[in-house]
Amino acid sequence: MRLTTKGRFAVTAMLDLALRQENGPVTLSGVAERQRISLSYLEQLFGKLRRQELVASVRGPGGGYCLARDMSTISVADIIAAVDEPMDATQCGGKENCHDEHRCMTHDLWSSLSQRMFDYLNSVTLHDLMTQQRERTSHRVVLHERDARHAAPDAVEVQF
Amino acid sequence: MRLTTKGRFAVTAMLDLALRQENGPVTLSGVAERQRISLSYLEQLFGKLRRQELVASVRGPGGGYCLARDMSTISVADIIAAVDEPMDATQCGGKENCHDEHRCMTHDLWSSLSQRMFDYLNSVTLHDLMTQQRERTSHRVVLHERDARHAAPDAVEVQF
DNA sequence: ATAAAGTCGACTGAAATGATCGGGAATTGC
DNA sequence: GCAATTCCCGATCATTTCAGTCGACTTTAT
Repeated sequence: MRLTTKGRFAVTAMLDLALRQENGPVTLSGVAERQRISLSYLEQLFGKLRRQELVASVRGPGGGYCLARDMSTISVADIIAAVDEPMDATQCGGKENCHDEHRCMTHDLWSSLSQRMFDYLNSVTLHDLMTQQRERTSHRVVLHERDARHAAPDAVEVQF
Repeated sequence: MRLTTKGRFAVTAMLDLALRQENGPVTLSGVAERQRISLSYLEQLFGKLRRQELVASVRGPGGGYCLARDMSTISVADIIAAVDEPMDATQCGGKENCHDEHRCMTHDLWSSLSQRMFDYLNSVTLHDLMTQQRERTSHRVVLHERDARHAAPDAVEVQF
C-alpha cells in the first residue's frame, strides 16, 4: 500500500465532498478551487473513484459528485486503493527478486507489515476524519449537526 | 511517510545484516547476492543508513557493515526515514496548496494520519522482525539462541 | 604491493506523478 | 431546440523519483 500525495489528494477531495454533499452534488471545480487541486487532475482521480463506486456522478447543470455510500462505510484505505491501483505490496509474485528460502522471508515480512498498515487505514473512515477534524478545531462551525441531512436550505458556509 | 520498494530494500538488507552480524562485519556484496539487490544501489542506501548512524562501516578486507545500535532499538520507521529522506507528509509547510482555514484542515488531517502510521512502524524493531520471522518459519534454524553473541566460531549457515 | 572492501559523485533509463488540453456526452433551464 | 453546465475520456507532457550503473577514490588487512 503506497502512501503518496496522489492518495492524499483523493482523501482530501473526498473529505471536501463529505462536508458539502448535504447541499446536493458537489462540483469538481468547487473542490479544485477550495483545495487548490488542478481540476483535470481531480477528474482523473474521480474517474477512478467512480469506477470503484465510492462516488456517484450527476451530469448537467447543478450536477457534480456525491458519495456513493454512507461516509462511515468509506475508509481511507478504500480511497487510496481506488486511486493508487495496484497496491502490490509484496512486489514479488513468486518470481524474481526472491530465491530459495529467502523468498519466503521477504515475502512474509512485507505482506504482514503492509497488512497491518492496511488494517489501520481501513479502520479510519471518512466519518471519523470529519468528526476528528471538527473536534480539533476551535473555529466557528456553522454546520454542526451530525445527522441533519436536509437541514440546510441555502448555501451554507462551512468553516473548518 | 512513504512506503516504497526503496524502503523495503533497506529493511530487507538491514534484516539480512541483523541475522549475520554475529560473524563480524557483513559485506554489501554478500547482502546483494543473498537478497538479489544491486550492489551499487545498496551502496547508496547504506550511505544514507550510515549517515543516520543506523549502521557502522569497517573498511578494508574483512570489513563490511554492522548495526550501529542494538537491533531492538532500530525500528522500521528509522530505516525507512533514513532512506526515504524527506518524510514530509504534510507537503505544505504553510505555503501554497493551503489557504485560509482550509490549510489547517488538510494539514492537521495528514499530520495526524501519518503520525499514526509512523507510530506503528516505529513500534516494530529489527529484533521483532527477526523473532517474528523465525517463529513463522518451520525451516531449520541453525543459529537459534537469542542472546548468544559470540556463540558462532565459524561461518554458520543461517536458514530462514 | 595488492586486493578487498567501503565512499562518493555523476549519470541514465524507465516509470510514476501531477498537470494540461481538446473534444466529447449528458442534462438542465430557457 | 439551444446554450450553458457539468461530467467523461483520451492524448500528451514536464518533472520527479526509482532503481541501477559506472568510474574514480580511500582505507586497511595480508
